[in-house]
Amino acid sequence: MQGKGERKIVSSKDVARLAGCSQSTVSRVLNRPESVHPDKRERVLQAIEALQYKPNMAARSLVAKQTYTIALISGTLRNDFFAESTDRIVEYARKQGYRTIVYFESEGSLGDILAQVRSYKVDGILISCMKLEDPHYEAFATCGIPCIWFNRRHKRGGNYISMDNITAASMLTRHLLDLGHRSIAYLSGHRDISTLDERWTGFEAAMQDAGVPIAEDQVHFLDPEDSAIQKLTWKLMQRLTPPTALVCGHDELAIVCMDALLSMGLRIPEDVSVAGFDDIRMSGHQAIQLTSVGQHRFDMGEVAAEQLIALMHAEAGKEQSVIQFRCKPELFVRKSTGPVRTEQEKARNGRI
Amino acid sequence: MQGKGERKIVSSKDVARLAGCSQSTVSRVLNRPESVHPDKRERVLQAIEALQYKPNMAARSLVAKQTYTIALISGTLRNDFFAESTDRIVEYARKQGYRTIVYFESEGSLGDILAQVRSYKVDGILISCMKLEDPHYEAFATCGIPCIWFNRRHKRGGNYISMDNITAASMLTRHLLDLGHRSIAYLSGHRDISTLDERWTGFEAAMQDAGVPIAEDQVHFLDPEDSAIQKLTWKLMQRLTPPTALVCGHDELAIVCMDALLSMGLRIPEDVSVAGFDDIRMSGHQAIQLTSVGQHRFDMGEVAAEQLIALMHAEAGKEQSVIQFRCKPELFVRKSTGPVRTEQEKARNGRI
DNA sequence: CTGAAAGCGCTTACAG
DNA sequence: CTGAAAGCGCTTACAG
Repeated sequence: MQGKGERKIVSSKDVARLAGCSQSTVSRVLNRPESVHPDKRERVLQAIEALQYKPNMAARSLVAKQTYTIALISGTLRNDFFAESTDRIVEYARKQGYRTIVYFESEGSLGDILAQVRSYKVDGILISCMKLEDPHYEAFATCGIPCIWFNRRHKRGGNYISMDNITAASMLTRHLLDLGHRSIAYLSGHRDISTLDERWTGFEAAMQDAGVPIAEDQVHFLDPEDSAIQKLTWKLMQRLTPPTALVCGHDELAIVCMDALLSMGLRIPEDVSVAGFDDIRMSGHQAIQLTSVGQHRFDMGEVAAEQLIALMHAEAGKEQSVIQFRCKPELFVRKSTGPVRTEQEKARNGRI
Repeated sequence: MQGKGERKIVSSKDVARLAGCSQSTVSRVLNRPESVHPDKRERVLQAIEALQYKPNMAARSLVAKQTYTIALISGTLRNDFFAESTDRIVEYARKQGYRTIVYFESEGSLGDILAQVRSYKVDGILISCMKLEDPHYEAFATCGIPCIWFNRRHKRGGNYISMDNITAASMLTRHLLDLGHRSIAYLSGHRDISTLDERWTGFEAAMQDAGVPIAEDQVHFLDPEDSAIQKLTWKLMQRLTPPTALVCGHDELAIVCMDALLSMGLRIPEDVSVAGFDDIRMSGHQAIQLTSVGQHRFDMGEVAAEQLIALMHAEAGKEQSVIQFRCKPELFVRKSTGPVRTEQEKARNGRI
């Protein structure tokens, strides 16, 4: 009753029969065509075409060295940074003849993901979402599959590509200090992630360099959920002496924060300046105009994919060199940051 | 020199040896535990734990009926609608014990994707990006794997879940007409996609009902690329009699459009109203406030995943019933749309 | 309830 | 350059 649905899958045996050769030869035509006599090769190719034969990847992975598949383990798509990098990586890999299996960190522990990845025998792994001290680092590093960490580093190092987040944070903080801000609040996800840890470090250093004290109640590391961010923003801005600028650990968070500020009737940057990290696409939108520091025209994801593929090919040959890239950050000054206004200053001074 | 990297993968044979039973029994413990004697089952489970055994999925798919894997073939993540639905689907499927392999339409023709999906033997397929007349429809419909189309339909029907886009477009158009707009431009991606085709149909019908003519030069179906959208927006708004409102085929496009309008120095909605479809997350942002029609609190992707899993289970049993859902659209009126202003009206009337 | 055997579709030494 | 054979790790009738 199922009709065509029941049709048998064409196997390399069928191709061999039609081409009048052995299954081994069909396999060779697919994997090392130059090792097969041209005439025979041609006949096999014709049989493949005639039968619309597609090799069964599951069977192939069971036995082969190469799968032409890379695994991408990505942070949540709710952060546009990951949506953008996933998009770029999949596209880049495809052009190089690789397919990408995307896993999301929400899909379970990295341990489970590694188990899956191993059983499917991918050729390489790209990880954008490992925590600074994740215990699974070792398992990945020694699993025998080339791995590259990008965006977030692990404390053990390994092959990674990330932005120089310390410098990035210093640049951003410097920018706010130059605009006259002295009361700067800091909102971020937790520091168990290298990017956020480094950004905080850079912020702290820049403030210290400038001799500007950081009030403890201006600094918040929180679960990056919309409602928590909004509540915190309200709380901060309703103080008697609200901060004149907000540094957010990443743009996605900054944009939620802006939403909260606008809903309070505050103007950006007249009442408060806002700045973030990553320079996601939306930050450049005319209605958002978020000042941000990121690595423009140097997509980390794509670079990571490029390096991974190089590593996969090198693997065959000589010894490995460790790949460690630090992308230089670039500051994009937009309208969300502006000079401290006289009223703000006056209000503050009046109270001090 | 590779150390642990070279360690042999633990197989079910190893587990069997340790537990003192056959490989078949190990397999049964994994697949139909109730068919194994409790004592023996316990010993196998312990061996699995001790060896940290993880079944090899590639081998399993080669032979098994079930893979606990579903394939999602999604539109580009550059459209936030797809990022949101992918996120939800992966999460929902995971909770139901299924993993999701995500393919993006950019990864090649749907034919190639189907070949891959078939060779990995997924249990079900979710497709959000098929064109109205895509020739691969048949291949999917008859491949023997349960499929559900969501968001976009194929003209042949099949199992689908989509918004009632005709009604959605009528509601949106009605809203603009009620605000007094008579010169409404329509910007959309090409109509080879059911959602866009239906939205246009609904718009046309609502305009006709209201007796408002649609000027041909106000209607544009274009490649939804940022630069093309911007150029078109500029062209439209620089006319002697620019439209007073813009209907965009989807929110992502509308947001790019707003970017262009703002960069021209136009105010929304004072100078021009903008409206879209999908109600993506950003549309609700205070800085965007895009009036949109979508299916709130009724995530299509999640419903599709739910229906697919039900279908996969039903498959085993009796005959199939076709699944066809039309989600009711909801109109979210926000600040991007407002009444035609007197100056606009006057300007237009003066010229007529 | 359990095991031995066959087989899923492929690739890779091993002989020729 | 080519084929027969073994095997990747699993599951599923088939006997017991």
